[in-house]
Amino acid sequence: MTIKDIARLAGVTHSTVSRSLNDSPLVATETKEKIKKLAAELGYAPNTFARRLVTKKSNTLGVFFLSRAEISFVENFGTQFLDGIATASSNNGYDLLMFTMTRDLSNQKSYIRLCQEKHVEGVIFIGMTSDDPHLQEIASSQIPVCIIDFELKGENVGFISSDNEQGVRLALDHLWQNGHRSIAHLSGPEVSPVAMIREEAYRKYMNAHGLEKQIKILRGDFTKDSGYRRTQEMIRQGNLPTALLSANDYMALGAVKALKEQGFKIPSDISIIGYDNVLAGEYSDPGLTTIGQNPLEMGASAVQYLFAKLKGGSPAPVHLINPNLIIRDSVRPIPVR
Amino acid sequence: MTIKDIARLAGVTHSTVSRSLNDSPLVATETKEKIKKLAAELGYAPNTFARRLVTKKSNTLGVFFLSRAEISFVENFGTQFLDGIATASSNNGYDLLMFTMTRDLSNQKSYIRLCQEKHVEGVIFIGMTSDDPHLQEIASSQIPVCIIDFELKGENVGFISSDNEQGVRLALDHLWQNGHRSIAHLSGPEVSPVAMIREEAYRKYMNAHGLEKQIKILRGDFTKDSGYRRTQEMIRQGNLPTALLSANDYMALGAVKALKEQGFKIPSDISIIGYDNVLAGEYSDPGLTTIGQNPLEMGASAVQYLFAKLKGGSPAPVHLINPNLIIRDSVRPIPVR
DNA sequence: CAAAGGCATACACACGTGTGCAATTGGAGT
DNA sequence: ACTCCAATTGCACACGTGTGTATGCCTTTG
Repeated sequence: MTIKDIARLAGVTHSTVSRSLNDSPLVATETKEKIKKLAAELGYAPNTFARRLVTKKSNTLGVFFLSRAEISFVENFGTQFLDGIATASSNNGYDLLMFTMTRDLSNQKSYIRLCQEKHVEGVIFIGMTSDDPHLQEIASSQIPVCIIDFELKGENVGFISSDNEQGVRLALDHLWQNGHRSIAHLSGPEVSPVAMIREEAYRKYMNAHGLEKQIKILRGDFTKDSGYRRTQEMIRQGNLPTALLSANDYMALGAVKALKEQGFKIPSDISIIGYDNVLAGEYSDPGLTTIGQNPLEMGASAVQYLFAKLKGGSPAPVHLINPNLIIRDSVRPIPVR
Repeated sequence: MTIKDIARLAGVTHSTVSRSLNDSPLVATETKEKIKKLAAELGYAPNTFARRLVTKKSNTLGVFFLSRAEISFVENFGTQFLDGIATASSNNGYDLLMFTMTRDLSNQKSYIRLCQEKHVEGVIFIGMTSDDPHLQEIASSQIPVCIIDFELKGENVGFISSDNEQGVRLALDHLWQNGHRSIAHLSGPEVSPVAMIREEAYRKYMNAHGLEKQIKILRGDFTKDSGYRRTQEMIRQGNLPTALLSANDYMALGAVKALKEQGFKIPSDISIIGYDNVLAGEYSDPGLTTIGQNPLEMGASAVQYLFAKLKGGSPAPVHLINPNLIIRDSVRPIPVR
């Protein structure tokens, strides 16, 4: 079923059919209607390959993603993020091509090359690591790129992230409103940009609320085990805070374990807030109050950025998505002195 | 950069170039070599659209997946599964097109229609629900289909699943070898095929080992809460088993909670094994011993099935993937009486 | 030495769609 | 009635690749 078949049945040439289906003003309204109706009846669908060959437009986006990374974002929200991307692009009539990256990055094909071969108009990266040799190359190319939670410079690259400063503010507001004034922060490693942003936001908030002297940083590395140990050390030193804000959920779960082992009850003895809204926090005991990122929305935003670029616009190079507070059972109100 | 450009530079026609690059025996070995070398130097890559237009072969697979389903498989292993699919298809030179399904299934486009329009040669479904009106239609079509963890009949449909019977056997062997004889089973809802397979495997194993009288089924519904309640009831009734095999990790975590609340220690008082190897089990306390499915391998198998079909073969319609036992800290050896 | 046969390459068309330009038609204006 | 213009449709070519068939050349053989 091609436009030529339709042309024959309608008694016109294929050019007229082509123009009709593309709503060209060059064809009479009545014949246009007739042909459209006929095409619909016949269940005609254009051959995308032929069309793309001549128009030189692929209407396709690409996603590179590395699932085997030890990156909590991909591990936990990968599917939701992909869902956000896929629905957004399909809503705009774009196809979505999926690529995976091999763990050993050196001998893999250049991204640019792959994009050119597959005729991808724009591309999204999830789960990138900084040791990737091909990343900078595509970042400085003409191809619009959107990257998630990973800083990358370039004329045509967009950066999507959760608004970490706001997330920390949400968490601390929640603690503040529940009467907490003595709040420690279980932070991530200094090499992690995300950890530093969250830590800085914590400092800022504490200063702004006259709690400079309460500032206390425990330096973890995002693993459950590091949360466990830093908390043990804090307990040993005595003078516990009334609340603990962790830079991610896994460290928070480690802290919970350490505290429970020493006979502390949560949240009656100490309140805890995590970050990320990982599934493990939902199923832990007590249910972990936490900050949720919105992976679906992040995915959709990434696609929006690319479309804006493709249309020749100049979208903001960084786009922060609002996180939200998820209240479970690990925070309890205390009377303000 | 097209074959015509290469042809001009090599002083031949584009036909010769085309045949050379496709290793046709019709062209002399030396000119073939010359042209291949030239193409490599120029960084030539064929235009896939032109090629597909004429060959009528798309070299593309499709994945439909529903991430917003309350299906633990997708939620937990979606990215790994997709990774398995994507790498397997890219290794075979196939592109992978991703589609998402909307939550409201009625007014969405028919799958067949979509496959035809996008020229997909074969398609994989993840996270299907039985109320999907378009599913049976594509199952009885000519398009090769592979579906995961969801029974579907059809001439051209393959079914990939973890080998649940073997998984249960692995778990029970582990308990048996650790001296456990009194083992209860926290099962899933009767409407779930997977739950019934696991329950049947449990019964079979117990009978085979002369433990008919120890058989005890707690009927849950795969939620943490149901595991919690059934376990509470069991505790109230007295005579606890020495071990509990849960049909999934979430119910196991519920059981852990109920037992801890009543002062039981795990694993010293009672051993617990979960199923699925969900992240929450890794981060729970104690770490949950469980049965892991192998999503990467499952994804690869799905692709293998489709390729076999596309080559005209008759691959087995059901393919069971070996699970594996993941030992953590929720099982403890007891002396055999 | 000439004819036959095989091998290597060129020629030409096809795939389905889009589009610039020519051709045709009809109507309006003088 | 003739001209001119606008509206509509047809013609022809292009996109890049693959392939059946014709052509030309060289080798072999009687």
